[in-house]
Amino acid sequence: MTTHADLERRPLRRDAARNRDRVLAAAGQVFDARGLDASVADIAAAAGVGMGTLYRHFPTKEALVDALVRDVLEAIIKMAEQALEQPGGTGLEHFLHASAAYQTEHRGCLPRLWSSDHELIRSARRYIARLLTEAKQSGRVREEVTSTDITVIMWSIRGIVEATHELATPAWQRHLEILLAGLRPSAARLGYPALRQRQVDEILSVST
Amino acid sequence: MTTHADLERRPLRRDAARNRDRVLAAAGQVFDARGLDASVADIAAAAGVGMGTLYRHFPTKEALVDALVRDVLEAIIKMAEQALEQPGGTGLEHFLHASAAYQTEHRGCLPRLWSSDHELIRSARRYIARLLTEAKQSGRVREEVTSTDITVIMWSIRGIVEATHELATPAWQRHLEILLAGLRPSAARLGYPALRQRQVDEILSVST
Amino acid sequence: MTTHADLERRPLRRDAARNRDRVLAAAGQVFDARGLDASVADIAAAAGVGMGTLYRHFPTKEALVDALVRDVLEAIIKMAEQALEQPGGTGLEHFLHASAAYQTEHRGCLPRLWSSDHELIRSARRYIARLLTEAKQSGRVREEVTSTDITVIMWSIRGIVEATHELATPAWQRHLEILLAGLRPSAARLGYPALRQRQVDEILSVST
Amino acid sequence: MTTHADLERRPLRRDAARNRDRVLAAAGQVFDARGLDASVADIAAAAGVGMGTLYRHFPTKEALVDALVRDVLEAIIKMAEQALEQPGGTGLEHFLHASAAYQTEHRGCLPRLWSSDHELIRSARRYIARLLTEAKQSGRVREEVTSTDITVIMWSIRGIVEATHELATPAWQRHLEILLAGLRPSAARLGYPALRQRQVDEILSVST
DNA sequence: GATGAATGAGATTTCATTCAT
DNA sequence: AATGAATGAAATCTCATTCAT
Repeated sequence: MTTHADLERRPLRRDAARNRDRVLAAAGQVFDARGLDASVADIAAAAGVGMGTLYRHFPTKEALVDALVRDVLEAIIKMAEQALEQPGGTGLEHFLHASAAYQTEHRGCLPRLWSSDHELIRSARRYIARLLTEAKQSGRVREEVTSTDITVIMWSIRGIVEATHELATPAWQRHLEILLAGLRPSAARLGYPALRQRQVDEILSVST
Repeated sequence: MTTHADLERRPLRRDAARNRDRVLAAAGQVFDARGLDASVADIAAAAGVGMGTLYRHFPTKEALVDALVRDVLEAIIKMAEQALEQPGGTGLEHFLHASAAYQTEHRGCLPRLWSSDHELIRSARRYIARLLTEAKQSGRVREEVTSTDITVIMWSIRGIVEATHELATPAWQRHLEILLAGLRPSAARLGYPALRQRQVDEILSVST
Repeated sequence: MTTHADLERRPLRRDAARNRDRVLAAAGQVFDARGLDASVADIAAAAGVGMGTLYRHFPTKEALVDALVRDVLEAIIKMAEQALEQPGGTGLEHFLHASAAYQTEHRGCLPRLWSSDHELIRSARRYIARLLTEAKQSGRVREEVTSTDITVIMWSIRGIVEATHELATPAWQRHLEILLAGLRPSAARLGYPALRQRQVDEILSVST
Repeated sequence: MTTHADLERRPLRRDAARNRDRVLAAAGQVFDARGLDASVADIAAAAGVGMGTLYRHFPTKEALVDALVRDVLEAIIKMAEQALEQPGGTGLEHFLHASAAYQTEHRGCLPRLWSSDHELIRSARRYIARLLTEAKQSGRVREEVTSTDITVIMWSIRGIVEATHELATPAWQRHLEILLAGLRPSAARLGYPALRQRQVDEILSVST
């Protein structure tokens, strides 16, 4: 019999799990192709399941998008983790490249990527702070750069990815190089202050 | 009956022109506040005109958005024009700041800003090319930078503006400083090639 | 031009008013025939209008039912008003018969009749109190009867109307006679206290 | 007690019977709390069984409601049976009170109480007829009252119970007193004829 | 020319019922 | 026999667009 405790986080039955994954994959593809305005019915059809199945797993269209966002964020966190193993303080650079590349593969949910799921974003932030510290210690990034500067860089990449997803040649690579050049130690100090972390939090908590 | 040819030529009656402007202003405000999903009816109400009037001036919701985009692009072109008068090759920098600032004021149509209206964009490009040339001649930007790099920069700014429009302190200012620092002459060459102009055109012609 | 003041309660255009009435009439018929679970689409079809038209007039299915309830309550109030003109303290009896008869003609919304629209119900109550006073003064109803007793009588009639609407012969007429006999002056006092007005209000304010 | 199970012939296994009872109890509670529109899934969850189990015992949501109605009717019959033991012809009055009280405890299925299950209702009628006869013989109820009058009274009580179930003080007690007063012997004869038994049967056979 | 009511095709979401595990 | 995931047909409601007034 089913005790109540089981209900909290029961592992999905195998077929149910397969359907959940199918729906998520279909949603990714459909959103990539037609944007977030694509209809839920189309996603269900693409996944080869009924509407009811989709809604059993994701009680809301929003929940479906959130799940995609969560997947992307988790992948990004994993990239940050792996980037920490890069030698010579190059982890940050590797991370920015890798996460931008990943976003081009999952651009469907980008419009919501930075406006939800605070928990994971906070988790990512800790890795980024460490990557930044190492980059500074290795002299690859100037001291005055803050981790909010990196956050803003990630926000900025979305615009490029969305504008250029049709191109074979990724446009963000060169752009990132310019940015990194701008982060290198330099005699010229930055004139404007960095965002304070609190301001970033504020933005994320007032998600659209 | 009004033939289509007439519309091209005949100037709008004064009250008609006023209505057109009202609708456009209302659309700007409503899209700024509630995003492009805001309903046409809300815009008509905000403008204080009937739906019929709105549709007389803009035969489609899309047409309305295009008109807003056009306004922004025209404003950007004007800024580029004025930036040419800046001394010492600083025009490009002034222009980027000014256009970013302007976008925060008109963020409603940003999602479509770079995916339509090729004509004006091409016009803007010519100014930007001249601004870039001057910046290079003054030694403020390194030689290898192309005008497609500037295009990409403008794309990138959208992400920041959309993520941070709620903040009093603009986040793009410092970001732009970092970018400009990255554009300055430097011993380290960029590794990735710039987008070719043809690639940019390709993107713009396949508007969403 | 339309000033804002006009918007408050602009009279409907003639065709719009006709459509509103059609929808209301169709809703009455459909609910009468198939109960409140009948679909809004069926009502729109029965009214010969599109869904959008229906929803322009009644932004919610609930609003549609409320409008029907309101109509019934207004009719009931009018009956109470007219009953005051009956001579010899018989107004209350006439009113109870008339309102029961009217309910059988509009049984579609009965399930919600006594669970909404407090304003009109309060208004009805004032007339009922006067009818009761007159009935007592004429010796047709015993002194200890309160107007909440009459309220409860009206609640009770719903069950009969709903159970017997298919019959040609109304069943509530004889039942009402028995009730009225029970209200006549008598040596035997009632043992249970009447509901207090506050309790009735409580019920109406916690509408389903 | 499950007389219904016998119909199939084979007695239910003990655990199956327990599940059936659980479902029925859960249905009662859920319908009481949220009305007949509550979902079958909620009932299954409240019962702690799967949907399949629920549907094994009750092939339809309707069948579930019917079973609840049947339980109530059986309880009412039992009350009638016991009321026959009351002295002095007071059985009818005791019965009406008791059955009204019981209905307030099981109001979930009231909307269907008098529109199904002819068999049990006919059985109840026989007891009621005897209660009525005794009441008349004791002079507590006037001769002209018929058992269909009592049926109508029971229908009428539903409206009160449904309107007042939130109140601590039951409202139907005083109402029943008024009704009983109306049934007492009196010089004034009733003007309208009672429903004929055939009419009542007609209603019950055309269940919604 | 202006108005805003009407349209009706979807969009999201729910739920009674079935069926694979 | 029991479970609960899957189904898919509604149901309610929205909104870009048209058209009668």
